[in-house]
Amino acid sequence: MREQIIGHGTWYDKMAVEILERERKLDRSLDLIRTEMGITASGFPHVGSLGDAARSFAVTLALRNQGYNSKMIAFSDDKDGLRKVPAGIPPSLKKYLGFPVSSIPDPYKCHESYGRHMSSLLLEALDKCGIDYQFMTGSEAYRNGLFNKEIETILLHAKRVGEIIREEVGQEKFIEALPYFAVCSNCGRIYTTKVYEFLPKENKLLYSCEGMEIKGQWMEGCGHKDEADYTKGEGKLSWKAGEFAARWKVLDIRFEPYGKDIADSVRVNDRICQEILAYAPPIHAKYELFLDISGKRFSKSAGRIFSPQLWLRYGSPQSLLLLMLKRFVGARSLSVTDIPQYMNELNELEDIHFGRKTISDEKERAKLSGLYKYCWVLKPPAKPNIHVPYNLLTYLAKVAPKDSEIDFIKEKLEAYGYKIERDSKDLERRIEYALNWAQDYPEIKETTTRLNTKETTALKEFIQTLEIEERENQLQGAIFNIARKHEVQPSRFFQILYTILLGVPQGPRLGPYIIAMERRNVIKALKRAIKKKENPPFKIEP
RNA sequence: GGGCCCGUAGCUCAGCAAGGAUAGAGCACCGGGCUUUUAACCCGGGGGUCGUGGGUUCAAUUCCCGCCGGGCCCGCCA
Repeated sequence: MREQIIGHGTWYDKMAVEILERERKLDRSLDLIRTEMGITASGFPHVGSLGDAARSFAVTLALRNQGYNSKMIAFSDDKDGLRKVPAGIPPSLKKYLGFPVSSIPDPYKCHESYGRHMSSLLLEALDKCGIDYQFMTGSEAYRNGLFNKEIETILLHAKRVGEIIREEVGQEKFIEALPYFAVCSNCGRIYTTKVYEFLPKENKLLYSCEGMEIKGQWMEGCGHKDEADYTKGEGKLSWKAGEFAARWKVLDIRFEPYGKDIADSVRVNDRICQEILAYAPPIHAKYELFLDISGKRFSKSAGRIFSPQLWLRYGSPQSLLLLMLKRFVGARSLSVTDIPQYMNELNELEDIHFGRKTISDEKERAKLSGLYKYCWVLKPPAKPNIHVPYNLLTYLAKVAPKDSEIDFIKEKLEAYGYKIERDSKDLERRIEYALNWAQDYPEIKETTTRLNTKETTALKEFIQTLEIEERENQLQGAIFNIARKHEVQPSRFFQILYTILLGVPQGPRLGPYIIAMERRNVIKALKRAIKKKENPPFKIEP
């Protein structure tokens, strides 16, 4: 009854088998099995954008693992028009609304176009994760005439395409309209044009730049009338009405995952692909979108971008892949504060992979070990790394004295009994993540450090002690004595000191810490706190 | 109007897509250890009708159907 474990025991291995079975049934060549992922080039990539790549690539890896040649194509939709200037981009870009993002200059001036800038942000993250891909762009593909035949077929069967769309999603528009957007030769916009006639013998489309409503806003056209040659990339297919289908056929794509927001378009394109282009569309896998912590969909333009880069500031590439690969179904709420959890979970998977932690069910063990391997793009390290809980590292990072953070943390870890390798690059990277975390997320819960008279007096006396006492143990003892002398609970007094010095009500043993911080710095901080005692001295963020 | 997701410990969630043993974790709580207090760390403990009603099965948190509650996506473009 129990089947054999397939590949590494994960969903991706099973998907690979399904693909192979289907392709055999379709009698197609298995020499090269392509998967695809799409890159949005019209805005900043969000962590979720990486999910498409991670999942598609995991299937590619699974196929390779089963002995087949497989490649992933990363296709940038840079022929799409700019619909909205994202937050964080100079508003001067407004003049390019409606332009293909590949023909808008890069506002950061480091790439050949706005679209290339955006897509490169995602590619950079893919590279860090060890994902390999073949990069293609819509603008080049159209310019090189890659889709010529398919554009023609779709336009010749535009009526049928329109009917499919109506049947699938109830939209009537394409019964009349041709599914092609021409770039206006006068004003440069792509969404303002309406194609009203197709001249197949000349490979041309006649259009007029009339304007269009995008996201509730009317985008005015320039009124220009002209003809567009679709073999020269003077426009593009409508995404929904066959662009995917054309791509799948031309690039011979066998697998492509998609987010549920484009589910309708994928369904329509599957039919166009099969019925109009006579090509069996790729197998799909639908995944849910990430939600932000409030339960709303992450918005790419709302200015609260949770980018892959942000994740990689606090967590390893492997932890990012874990986020993407551990579960395929289900919407997940996501917040930066989840990163430590994924870092810890990766430690646990590593323990399972290296047999340090036993899992009784072999299938389960294989699956978790497999997940670990996929997080390492099937190139896992030869031996496990040191596992320090992330929260311990952030705690140490928070209290580490400036300029000697890494040494301080290593010393503390040794004192806590961790057998660390002093020159471990992996450990240093983990410490870097934690330091970034500690710097950006102070987790200040205590805002009321308002001091009463007794507490202020005690604090002043402690400052005097600090000026003369340089032995850590004596300082430690002095805290108690001074607190009791002024009828302040020692625990309360410690709390005050921690809040002032660290922003949190607890911390490391104070005596040694004060010495490490240098007494004069501590004195300054305490004096400032006394001055500011009327107001809560610490902000709450974030 | 069409489609999807979620509901598991006080809280946040994992486990479900290859059904299988006493259902797990973190936080919180209680007790202990270590530390010249706090914190951290370690050990132990309590705590769950797996939303609900059916079905399939030797076996359901897991698969199927209904219902209740919360939320999302699509219905213009992409």
